[in-house]
Amino acid sequence: MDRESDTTKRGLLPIGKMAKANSVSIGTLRLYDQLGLLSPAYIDEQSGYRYYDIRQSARLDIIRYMRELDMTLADISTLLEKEDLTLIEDMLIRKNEQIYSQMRELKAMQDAVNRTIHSIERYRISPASGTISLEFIDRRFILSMPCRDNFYEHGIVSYEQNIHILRSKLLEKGIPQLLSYNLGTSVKNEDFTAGRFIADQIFIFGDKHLRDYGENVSILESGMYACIYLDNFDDEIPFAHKLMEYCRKQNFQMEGDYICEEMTEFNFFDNRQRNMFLRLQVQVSFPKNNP
Amino acid sequence: MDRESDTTKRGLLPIGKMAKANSVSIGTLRLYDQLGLLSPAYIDEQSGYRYYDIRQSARLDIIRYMRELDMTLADISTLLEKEDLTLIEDMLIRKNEQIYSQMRELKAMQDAVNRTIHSIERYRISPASGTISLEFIDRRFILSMPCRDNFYEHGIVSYEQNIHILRSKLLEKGIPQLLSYNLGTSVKNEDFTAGRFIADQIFIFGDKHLRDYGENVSILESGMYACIYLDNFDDEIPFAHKLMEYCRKQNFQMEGDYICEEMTEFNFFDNRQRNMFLRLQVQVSFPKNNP
DNA sequence: CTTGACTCTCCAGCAGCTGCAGACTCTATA
DNA sequence: TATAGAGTCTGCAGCTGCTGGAGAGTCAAG
Repeated sequence: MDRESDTTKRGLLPIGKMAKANSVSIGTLRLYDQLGLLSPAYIDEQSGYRYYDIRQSARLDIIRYMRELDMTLADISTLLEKEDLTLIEDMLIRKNEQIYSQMRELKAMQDAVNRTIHSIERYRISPASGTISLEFIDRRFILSMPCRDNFYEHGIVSYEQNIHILRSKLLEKGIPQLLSYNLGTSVKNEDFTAGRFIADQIFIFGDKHLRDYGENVSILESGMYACIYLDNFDDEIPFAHKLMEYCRKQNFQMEGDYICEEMTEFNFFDNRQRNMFLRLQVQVSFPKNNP
Repeated sequence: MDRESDTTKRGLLPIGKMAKANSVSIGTLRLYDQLGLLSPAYIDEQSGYRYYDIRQSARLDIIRYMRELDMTLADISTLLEKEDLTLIEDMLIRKNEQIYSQMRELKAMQDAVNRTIHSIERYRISPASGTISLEFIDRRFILSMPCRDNFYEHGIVSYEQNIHILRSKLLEKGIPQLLSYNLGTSVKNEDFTAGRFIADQIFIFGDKHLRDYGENVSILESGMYACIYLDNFDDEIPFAHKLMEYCRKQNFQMEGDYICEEMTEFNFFDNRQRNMFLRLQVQVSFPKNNP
């Protein structure tokens, strides 16, 4: 009995050859058989050996193609069972849309990565804590939310809660990458100048693309800012007082709201505390000497 | 003993609160603890309850951020252990490149999907088997390879082998989506006109973008082609003879090589055979009547 | 002191494979 | 025709990053 010539004469391939011919693993072929996705053309009852018809490569092509489109084997299975070209076309059209949104996501990811890289660079050149400067800052876009409660009074827990709420709102808008955006908080000008630390707004800084995210986006116009740098959240208030003092001594007029900008925040290493590099700032103008 | 006030006084959160505050599942937090990625600030020895410091949210942010960049927990873990900002920056730069190539892949996928959709449309309006026509066909780009052996003589197995070799070559060049390209084969003009079916080249059809893939790309110039449609690979030779006959009767001069174009190939349904819609074709010219 | 909400550990499951162990089976050569 | 060496079989475990469940213990409020 020439069972072996039987199969070879008919041009059937054992599983290994079939696998090689299609650049697929043997395990994969066995799995597909098990799931009924691609049954061998012939199975030897004695040995249980699987033999494939080379023409089954075509079916395998499709399965691999659909897999490359990230479909599940279950979906592929039902689609192939239905035997309806229209369904397949529908699937492809849906796939197309899905790929679009994946590309958008990828783009967003890339932006996020670039922002983080940029933050690290900026961290590298950050001035020493306590440095005071007068800087021109270009216009910025912020996406803001009123603070729920005054974290200056209620402490870090309250601050984190505010962050959490902001994050949820951003998530709804499809901005999940909080880490890669710079956070900021503000105190109203009248409160600040009176020495009252009452948190007003909490927000993220972004570029012009932020405008795509609707109504809560506003603009901080460009201008001269008095700034002080520090690296610890706990020191904010004393440093803010230093800033105020500086403005008064220099006879600067504090114009806008007080802003605490979290320029970087890397907690790669210390898992207890937010490691920050902050820039406290307030826009100033320079009153002419009595004319 | 006021153990419970102990934890709350220190501002520690039980796992559920921590999970909610960060929009993460409890299970995830437990997993991170287990892997040493984020250990609770305090664990009650009696009860085993985990208590987190709200400030640990920062560390969690990073982990989630890196996860969104599709890093494995193991990679994140080693990166965080190293405590080296430069390594993190390197990682981000690599990530950036990776995202680029993912975008390219996605684009290729989309092209593939569109080509397949287009094929289905074309299949819908395909003429009946046996239809003969004279058509103007615009210039086409092909990426070709000489046939290893003559599948007209050695049959389907040899044909599939040729496909396999072509596929491997395409794969090297980064064109994995064979299914979505149209396949074609050619017979040299002198062989064809003499009635000898000797496979010459095997190739895929593409558009101008194919040129990006190097030296094996050539152009089929636009022109008038005599064509015959059919839907079964096995009928190729008799149909090709019909085509030849037609050209002779019409007194057309067969100019270029004979081409068998696999316009569509859907094996969604029959797992034994390639279901095809073929267009056999040869470029023709029209000799003037004796002047 | 009870009730109901939390939390603990441990285990199973997901998808699409890969890789093992231990037992057969094929094929080519001696 | 014996045998070596390659190929194949089944069945199970493992991978990743979670999710969900069972059964037991714990916490906070009334």
